[in-house]
Amino acid sequence: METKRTRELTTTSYTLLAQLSLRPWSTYELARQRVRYFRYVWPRAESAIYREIKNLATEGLVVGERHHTGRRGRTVYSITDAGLGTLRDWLGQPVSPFAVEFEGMIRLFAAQSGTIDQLISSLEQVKADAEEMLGFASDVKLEYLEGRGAIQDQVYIRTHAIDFFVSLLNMMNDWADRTLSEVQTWEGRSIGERNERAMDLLRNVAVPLPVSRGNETPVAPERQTRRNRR
Amino acid sequence: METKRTRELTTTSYTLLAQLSLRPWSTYELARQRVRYFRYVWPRAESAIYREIKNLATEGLVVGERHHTGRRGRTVYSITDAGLGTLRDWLGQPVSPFAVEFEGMIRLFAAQSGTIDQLISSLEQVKADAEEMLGFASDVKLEYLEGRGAIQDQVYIRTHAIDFFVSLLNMMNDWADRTLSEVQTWEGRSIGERNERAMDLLRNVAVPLPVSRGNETPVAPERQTRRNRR
DNA sequence: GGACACATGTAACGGGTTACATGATTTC
DNA sequence: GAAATCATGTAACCCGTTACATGTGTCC
Repeated sequence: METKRTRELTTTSYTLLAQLSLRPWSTYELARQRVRYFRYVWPRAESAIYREIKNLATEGLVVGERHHTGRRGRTVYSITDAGLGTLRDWLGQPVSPFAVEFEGMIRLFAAQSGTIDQLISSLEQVKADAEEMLGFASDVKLEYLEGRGAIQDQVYIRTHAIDFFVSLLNMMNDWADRTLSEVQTWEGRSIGERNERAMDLLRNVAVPLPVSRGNETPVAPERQTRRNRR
Repeated sequence: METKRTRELTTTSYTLLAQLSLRPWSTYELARQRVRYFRYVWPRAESAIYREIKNLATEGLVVGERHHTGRRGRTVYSITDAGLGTLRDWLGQPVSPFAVEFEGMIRLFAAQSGTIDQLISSLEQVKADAEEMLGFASDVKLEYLEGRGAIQDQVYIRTHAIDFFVSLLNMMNDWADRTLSEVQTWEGRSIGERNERAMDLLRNVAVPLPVSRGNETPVAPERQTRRNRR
């Protein structure tokens, strides 16, 4: 079967193949449920999904079955054998490193150009965001605990996703708390005083196993980093 | 002073203004040092920096002074008053929520289509990435502890950046360890057995203060989410 | 029977990416 | 004095974005 692959698939493509590997979905479901599964590990706009699924169909990795409700169309997609094969191949290839986009940290970096209150407010927003997301995580957790998860037979996998997510949010929250309580001492202290105190804090930042200091330690194994991040 | 602002600035623009608010840099330095400051909280390709700084110059937010070394040009940029004002304004505006891109999690999601060994390998790569980045964090930490940080007078700010970064990496590492040790028990267990065990684990995932369950709790304050994530 | 949310997309712009190119400086 | 590395960019494609458009149930 000559799959005339021309373009490289993106990670976004694979999220779709991954979803379709579980069962067929309509485009709308795909976009909706995507939020639950990937919003926080691979966030993308809905319209990107609508476009990408069409590309996958053109390439024969998925097939769409057309239905109608009155005059409005509706396509239900399933993964093909070729699609499943492509997905399997991908699972054996190098993983691109995780990445974070954290605007709050840029506010902190530029804090000297603004006021302390502005920084405090920024950090409080970070906390608020984390708490909101924790609410979502909590919903998903309950959903599965009560046996009404959208893919309940995958609890053994989803559990680790929820674990990750909750750990991330707790970490964020704790960091923001620590930082906030420091920032609140800034008022009335000179930069010099702040710096002196910071050196103490910095010494206590726990970096485990100083792997890279021994400098005859082997270099990290060479592998493709980051294939495509857009 | 009529700043004829036409386009909206992106967060990437503000990272440049933030850097330039500390002191003038040549384009190359800007791109190089950027790696140290923003690589892990706002990762962008170098060429984006080269282009963006020109845009900022056109808009009068920065000024470039042209130098020469032989026949090769070299531009040193400084922030203007207008630029500083723009940066200040931004510091008072809503922060866009943090976001994560974590391909490893997608491998996990699709694990059923692959082999257990593939999944284990993916998780080990996640750990390797985290450890490599920890090495970097450790370098930066030492740099500041020894007083040779590139912006040593900012320790009181950078300390919290390093704290964040190390916390993130430790969290990643711990999660990958927990998950790995579970995945290693999968072999020889049925999906049903895995699911049963997972329900126990899931129950133990610690979601603090169930804020969103009481459902008469106030809705999170309305504010612009995510202005621009590209 | 009008409003509103749900369902299903398309259009167009631009930021982000990879790939390439060329001049200086250091290394051996 | 050739090779590698540092320094300084440009070109072009394309993914991801925001904005818009239209059909369809359902609430009151």
